[in-house]
This record gives sequence, structure tokens and C-alpha cells, in this order.
Amino acid sequence: MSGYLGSFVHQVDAKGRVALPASFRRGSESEGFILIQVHEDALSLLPHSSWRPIEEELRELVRKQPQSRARILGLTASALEVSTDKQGRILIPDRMRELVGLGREALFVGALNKIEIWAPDRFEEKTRAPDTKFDRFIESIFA
Amino acid sequence: MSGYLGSFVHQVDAKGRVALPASFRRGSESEGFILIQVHEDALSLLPHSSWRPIEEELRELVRKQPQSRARILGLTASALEVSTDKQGRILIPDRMRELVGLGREALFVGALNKIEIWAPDRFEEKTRAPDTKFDRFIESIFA
DNA sequence: CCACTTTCCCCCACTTTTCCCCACCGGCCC
DNA sequence: GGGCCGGTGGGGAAAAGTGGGGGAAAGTGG
Repeated sequence: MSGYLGSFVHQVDAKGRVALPASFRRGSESEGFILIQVHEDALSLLPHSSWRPIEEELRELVRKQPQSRARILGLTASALEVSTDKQGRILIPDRMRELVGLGREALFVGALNKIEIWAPDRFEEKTRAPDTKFDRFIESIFA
Repeated sequence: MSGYLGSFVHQVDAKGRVALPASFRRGSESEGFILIQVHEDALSLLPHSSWRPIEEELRELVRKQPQSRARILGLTASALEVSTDKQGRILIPDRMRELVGLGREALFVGALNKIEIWAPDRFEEKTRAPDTKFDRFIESIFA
């Protein structure tokens, strides 16, 4: 089965709930997700199947490089297990929304193995920067 | 099932009691925890299942390297078996709270196989240091 | 062996947060 | 139209966090 694709803007209601795009629910509905801040500008939403090997890698990392402990602690501290309610919505805690500037609207972006959640205006900003070298590379992949 | 994730600030009451975050209770409610100071700035709280192999490793270590006995004694001396009361709270002895600068508030941080308990301001300090090289590496794990 | 103090932990009470459930609205397709 | 599906909103029960009273148990000193 192919990865997450597409982008969808949904409303964040007064309780912090957002509907997960229907096309992102398939399969992962029962297993649940991990919500975590990996990048500065966005939250990442990973189905358990994607999260498991990452968790294993983090465990390995802290074992082999004890000096990375604090950094990894910062990661797991801002992570959270989430599941959808009967309406297919997830709850994003206030603190997490503030971290990435999420207001009344949330932009769900399919990113293959995971889903990213952006404030719509920030996404605009970050993806607009031109990069011809990169463009050429992308075009060559599709050629 | 995945490990401990998230961070939660709870009040330490006049009796030294703190509510264990509900999401950290699941499963370990019956088995109990070991509270031990491993790092300078935080207390570690390990469910028995995580503690057992560590205890075994400590025994092994003192058997093979008798000169490490004193250090290990220092570890076990300040460790403690704790269990939750009927309200889901644990009791942190005064002396242990002083060791890591815990005041009226305690920050519970999920760290996969264990839970760390920090003074909120100290945690801020320790995890804030930016490190772009490390960030790149983390991002590559999630890619 | 008996007071006396201290610590612990159970119970009850209260407030806040979470989340379950029902309802509605709009678009799409038969 | 009528049924279905996807997105949105809110009421209310249940759970989580917080605080204190009081009795049992453990530690201390005669």
C-alpha cells in the first residue's frame, strides 16, 4: 500500500479536536498514532507501524551515545500517543499547538510514511523558497 | 506497546505526594516502581519490568569488578521501591526531592523504558541547547 | 512493656479535564 | 429525494488531579 499523500485543511474546534482526513485513517484507525514534534515548524503524526522502529533506534542511540540523552529526552517529552475518537478526530494539546503556531486551522500534509500538521501560513512560507537544483533532481526522478 | 511518552507537571502536596500521570500508570499499576537517582538532575522511575534486567547487570558488575562495589552501593543506597496509593499517587521522600531540587512542582517526562522526574526549570535549561548537527541526525531517523 | 511521636496510607470531597455520544450540516451518488 | 459519508459542534458522564482528616503502623524513649 502506498504512503500518505495530499493536503487537507481542517478546523480545530474549541476543545482542540481536529478531524483526521478520511484518506489518512485507513488501516491506522485501530492501531493509533504517535504525535511528536520533530521539526521546528510542524508536528509529525506517525502510525504505530512507523513509530516502532524509530523508538527502537532511539533506545539504541541513547545506549550507545549517553551524551545524547538530554536531546532525546527533549524529543520524547514532546511526544504523545493519540487515538481517534468515534468521529475520526484526534486531540492536539494546547501546548503542542502553540509550539508550531497552530491556530483555528490545521493543514494536514501527507509525507509518505508519516503525516505532518502545519499552520497553513507557515507551510506556504517554507515551501515557497525556490531551489532549481532540487527541482532538476525531482524532475529527473519522474522522467 | 510503546514506551513512556509526554511530559506532565503535577503538584507536590504538603505530604510529599505527587499524582503519577494517568498515562504512565497503565500496566505498571500492579507491579510497582523503583525510584532511583541515576543522573544528577533528575530522579528515574522504573517499572519493575525495566528494573529487573538492570539489577541483574549490577550484580554481574560487582561480581566481575569488585572495585566498583562502593559506587554501586551509592546507587542502591538511595534507591527505593514505591507504589501508588489508591489515588494513583507516589510518595517522594524529602531527601530525594532535595537531591534534584524539586519544589512545589514536579515534571514527569516519558523516556521510553522509564520515567524521569525533574524540577521544571532545570529541565528547561538542560534541553534548550540547540544542536543543528544532532537535529539533522534525528530528522534522518524519522525520514 | 508501655506511652508518645512520626510517618504512612486509606477514605472522602471537590474541581478540572477528558472523552464518549448524539446531533446537525453539506455534498455526492445512486 | 433518500441514504451515505465526511466534517463540525456541544452536553454530560467519567476520569484525573488536588487537598485534608484521621486511624493504623512503625520508630523512639523511658
